[in-house]
Amino acid sequence: MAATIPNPALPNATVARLPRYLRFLEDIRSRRPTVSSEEIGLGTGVTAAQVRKDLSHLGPTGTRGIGYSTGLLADLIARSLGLGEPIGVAIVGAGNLGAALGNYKGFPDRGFRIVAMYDNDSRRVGGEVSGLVVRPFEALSEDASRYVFAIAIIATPAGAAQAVADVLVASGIRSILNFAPVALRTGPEVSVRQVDLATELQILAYHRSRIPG
Amino acid sequence: MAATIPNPALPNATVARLPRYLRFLEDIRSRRPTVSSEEIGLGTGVTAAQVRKDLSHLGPTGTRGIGYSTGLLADLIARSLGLGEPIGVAIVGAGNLGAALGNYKGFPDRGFRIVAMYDNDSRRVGGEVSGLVVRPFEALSEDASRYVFAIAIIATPAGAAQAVADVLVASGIRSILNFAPVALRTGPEVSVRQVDLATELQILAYHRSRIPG
DNA sequence: TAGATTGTTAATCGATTAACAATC
DNA sequence: TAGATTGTTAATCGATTAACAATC
Repeated sequence: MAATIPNPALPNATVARLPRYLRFLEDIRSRRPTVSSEEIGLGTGVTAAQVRKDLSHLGPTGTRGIGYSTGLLADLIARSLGLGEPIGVAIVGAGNLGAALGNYKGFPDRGFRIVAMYDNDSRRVGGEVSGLVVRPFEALSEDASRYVFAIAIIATPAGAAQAVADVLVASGIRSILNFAPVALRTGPEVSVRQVDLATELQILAYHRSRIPG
Repeated sequence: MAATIPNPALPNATVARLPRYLRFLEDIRSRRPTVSSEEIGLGTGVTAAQVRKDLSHLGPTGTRGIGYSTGLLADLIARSLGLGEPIGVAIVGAGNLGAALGNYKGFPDRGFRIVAMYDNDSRRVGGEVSGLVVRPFEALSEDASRYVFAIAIIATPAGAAQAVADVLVASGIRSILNFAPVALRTGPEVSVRQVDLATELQILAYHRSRIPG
């Protein structure tokens, strides 16, 4: 086998947009054999120039005068994002939000499979969410070898999130999606994405407050 | 009354961080009369220089040698974000995600009040979520004057989101938080924030795929 | 005064945009 | 060939960082 040249890192802003392109491409895949950067832009809310610039980081992907092969491009983006076999995900916190995420229809189609749910509240442990029995959080560390999950979602109250993150990292998890509104402290080897729902509304509130009238 | 000078627009990146600072400040407010940019940075995962730069856009807010008054700064940020009276929010889509958002404990504390929920599915209409009766989506336009909501959350399947957005905009809503994984097309007078849960996981997948070993 | 910490400046960095030569 | 559309370049823009004078 030939020596593989490691792909250069993609710009962060590009990485953040590739999933959107991918979703759009999968959506139109069966209807459209090729698609132009302008159409991708229209479908994803990005300028055509931006789309081409982003895709140029993946190598030559289109054909001048024609556009991009929808299927080939979708596959290339999926590969670039590290999506292949479904990736196992554990959810910590089986309250309203955790349960909603466990039932979320958008994950399976897009490369993820919820394989375990955890909670500390004895009223929730043993309950069922989307076909999974909620397990006690203490079991997570040991489970991490049996249930294979590479990503964990924290859907606990803010006060519990850091302790949960510490256990996750100690259990070998290197990717965390955090819904608790606190900054997690983790080492540089851990990727953390933060989604703060109230923050999103507050950003909207700011723009609203600046509208004249 | 003196003529008011309109505040200059804040940089987008600053606006996105102010809610985090605000949350942290409210958290420590009762314990700490003053706080330094370094402590704010530690508590929110931002560098101290970045914190100072962000706060400098709000005017002179601290005292050299001392730091910032926790309470005054929190109040100033809240005001800068346009948070005063609780802001009414309507949720469209009363499925798992919509219901979880309706029950989300993090909204009331941070300036928002869910005032109405809508769905198109007759099995959900009439049901109750967090003390609110789910109303038919057709009623929204007329409701918009009675129930006062300035922000709408779209928690419908992707296929319905654009039509929902169109009705919202026609009803006078200018701020939309969209959980459906599609780019909404709206005029420039409408602020849209997009939260795509599967996208977040895909970004984590990318970083994970680049870790050696 | 000495120590602490802000507010601001200048330098750097990364992202976006616009234009267009290359080429299907 | 003419028209379409990519891939790339250079210019611009906005955000971050580091350093430090101001000042409590």
